[in-house]
Amino acid sequence: MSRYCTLHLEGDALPFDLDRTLSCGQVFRWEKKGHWWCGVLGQKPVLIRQEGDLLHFSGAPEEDISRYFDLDLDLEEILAGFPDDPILLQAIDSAYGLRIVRQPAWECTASYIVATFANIPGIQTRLKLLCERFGERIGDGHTAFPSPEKLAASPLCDIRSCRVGYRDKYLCGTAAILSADHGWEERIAALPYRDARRELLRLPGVGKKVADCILLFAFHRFEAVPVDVWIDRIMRTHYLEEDTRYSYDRIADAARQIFGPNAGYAQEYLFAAREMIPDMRKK
DNA sequence: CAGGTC
DNA sequence: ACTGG
Repeated sequence: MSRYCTLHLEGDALPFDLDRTLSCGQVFRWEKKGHWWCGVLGQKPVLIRQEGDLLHFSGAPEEDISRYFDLDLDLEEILAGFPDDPILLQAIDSAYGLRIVRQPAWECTASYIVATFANIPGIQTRLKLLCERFGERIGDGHTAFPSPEKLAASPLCDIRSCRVGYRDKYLCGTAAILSADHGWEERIAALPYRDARRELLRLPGVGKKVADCILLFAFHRFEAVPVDVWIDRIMRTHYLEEDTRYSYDRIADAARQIFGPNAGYAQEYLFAAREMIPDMRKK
């Protein structure tokens, strides 16, 4: 491991909370060992820890760290731009400093395909198995995320052996399409939100929720609002009508209407605080 | 029962 | 439908 560097957090880089950012369930491959978070950035193992407004790290240049954690984003302004409602304010307070990281697009896509209808520990196990089975060794016992080419060329039974169940064919199918489609990231990035989502929806295993996760977490389209069971419940309980069923887009549109153009960020804070937000059953 | 999709 | 915390 290379030498350690320290980044002094100031200006737009504040607020920033590394623990909340890496443990909120947006990324699945970081592991905390003692004070240090261990993960992979690009193709390199990285160690990182926060001490107040100091960010200590090794294994990657400062520019990569700053870009990954989106430290040039004026998060304070985004949070200040949200409406003044008690539920969201409580969520912001409890997860203050959480930043949406810039996930590599393929890793994000593959992760959320295998994440459907599963819980977070299960997702972590699956991704670890996939990385060990198909990822390139990059030293220190770390592996890079498996390339789409590698997964596209692997038998379904090998993929399924990583406990992904029926999602094996989605993962393999999407890997095949994307590995043959050089430039897909640039194309998605250049499209307006609706068109970008329509494009992603053509991938097997990618529905509206997964597509919105990809757009929010990899492409930083903050108008993308992934609506999972938790967000559905929170929106119906506190912002819509509890006993009514709403379509996916109806809830996402309501979120954009209520929270504005950065509704995706509001979604992430509500998700992070999901356990603390009152459930309708408890009322 | 868990951050849905076909 | 898989799968396991």
